[in-house]
Amino acid sequence: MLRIGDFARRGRVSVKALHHYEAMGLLKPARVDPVTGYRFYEPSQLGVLHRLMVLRALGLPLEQIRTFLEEAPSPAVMRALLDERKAVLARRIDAERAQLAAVEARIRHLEDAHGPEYDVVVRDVPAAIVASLRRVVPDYAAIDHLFAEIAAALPGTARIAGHGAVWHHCAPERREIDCEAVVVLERPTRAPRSIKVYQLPACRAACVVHPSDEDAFAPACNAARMASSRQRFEIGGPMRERYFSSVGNTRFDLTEIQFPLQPAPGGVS
Amino acid sequence: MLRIGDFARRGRVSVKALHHYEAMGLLKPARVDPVTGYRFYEPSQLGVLHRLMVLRALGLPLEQIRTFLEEAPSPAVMRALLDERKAVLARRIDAERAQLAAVEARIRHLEDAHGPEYDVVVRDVPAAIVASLRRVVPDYAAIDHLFAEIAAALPGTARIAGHGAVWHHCAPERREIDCEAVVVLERPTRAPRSIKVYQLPACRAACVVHPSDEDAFAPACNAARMASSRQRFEIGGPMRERYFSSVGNTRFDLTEIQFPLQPAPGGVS
DNA sequence: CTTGACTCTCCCCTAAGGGGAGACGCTACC
DNA sequence: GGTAGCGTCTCCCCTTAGGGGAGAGTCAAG
Repeated sequence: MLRIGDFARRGRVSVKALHHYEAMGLLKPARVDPVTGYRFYEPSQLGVLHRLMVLRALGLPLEQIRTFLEEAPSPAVMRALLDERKAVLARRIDAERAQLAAVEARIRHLEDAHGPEYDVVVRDVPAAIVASLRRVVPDYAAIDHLFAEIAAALPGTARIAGHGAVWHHCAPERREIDCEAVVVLERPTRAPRSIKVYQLPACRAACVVHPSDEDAFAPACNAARMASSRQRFEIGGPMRERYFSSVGNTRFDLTEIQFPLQPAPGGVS
Repeated sequence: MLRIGDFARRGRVSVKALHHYEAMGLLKPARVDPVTGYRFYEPSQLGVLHRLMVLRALGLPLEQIRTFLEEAPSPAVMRALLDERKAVLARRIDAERAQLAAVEARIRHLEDAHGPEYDVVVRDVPAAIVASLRRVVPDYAAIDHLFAEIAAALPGTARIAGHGAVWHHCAPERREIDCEAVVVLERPTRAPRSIKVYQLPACRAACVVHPSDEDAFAPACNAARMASSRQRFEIGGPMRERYFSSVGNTRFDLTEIQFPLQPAPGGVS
């Protein structure tokens, strides 16, 4: 029989956390003194705490962990939960990596009087649920109308995680730009027929972030192309963009360009 | 003069968010009708909203963004804030990547009746503030006492972000294991002389996660060594471990092994 | 005048606990 | 027996960036 402080020290966890786990029904003390309210734990309960900590270290929410602890779920259920957790983590890492690239681009932008360099990074862009609208428009500024249309069509309950675009075919001189505005959603949502909600597939891509002015676009593009050919990749799909911030006309302040890649035979794993 | 809904649509932001920004003093409406309380915005305020969204897209907290908006900070201050943000992001990405590896290891563990494979991934492990205790101990189980000593010595205000170890020299047959137990801290803290608080340097490392039983350790180690030599890296420092969950004796359930690397001349960037 | 869309303020909610206040319990020491 | 110093109890508020909703008032069109 251990008092809560000793139990917490042995389990390398805080007393507050134990209180919290009890309140959530995850780990009840073996005995509670009815007079003083003191909690007492059996050393054997360290095992339960152990499993709890393992699952928490995977980032699972406590609500789910409770189902793991009270009734051992079937491997299939467990597998499903872990797969979902994996997908969430992959998306979050991708978003944070892009954000990191944006911060770095900002830092370079801050101290470059002498012309920017672009950091091209090859990474796996995970799949994403998007609401999209594809159309052939006469000029680049027109993509803003597509965003406006999507925004007007989405229900108020839609959770928007970001904005981007897929450039299918660009012939600005002929005023034919086949582009697709995509609004990244946190989860699927209903939308009118005009808006296509689907899963934009994952891909490996050469990514580079640049400040969104016209002068920066071309060199950033070239940098990405050169870097991917240097690493013996081949471009395997239409260019995508991801916009950081999304207000004003088309004046997004930071843009990430993504060139989907097909690994060449000699590619590095 | 736009009503809040129109302003929100143009800025691709929710009405609730605009309310929130006003409450935090970030973006006040140009005029508020004293009778009805209706907010009215000038189209020119889209520029301010724009800057706000850009900074928010970098993940900066709104409190900091306020200082950016009301008095344009010196480039040095801005640089410092961005550098800090970059460091935080790098640490978080690293932690989540390790967590992802742990989830994947779990999934493999779940469905492998036929012997595990190990995914070795080379990545940059960022620097971390740690409280450490290094000692030559006679057996592996003794590292647990080191953790207990650190836990007893740290003040209650210390924020613990994880547990790990650095294995400086292992000669178990001579009962001489030179190991260092490290408790990763979210921020520096005071500690008695016996505990060393310092910054464990960043490194590029070959990382692999395995279920923490004795059988899994050796093959995981070998997989990491082989993968790093295959990619023409050389091991450049003592092996580190990171423990997921940390209760019980030395029975941690998932462990990540990290071999610090020195890039060989032919290494891939 | 009515209807529907818009807007207001106010309140509660998020995940996993941290921090603290005020009161009480336990043990050691004088 | 008294008391000093911890340890523990419950209760309440706090963290991010807003989301959801209730109930009431406002605006423009038919």
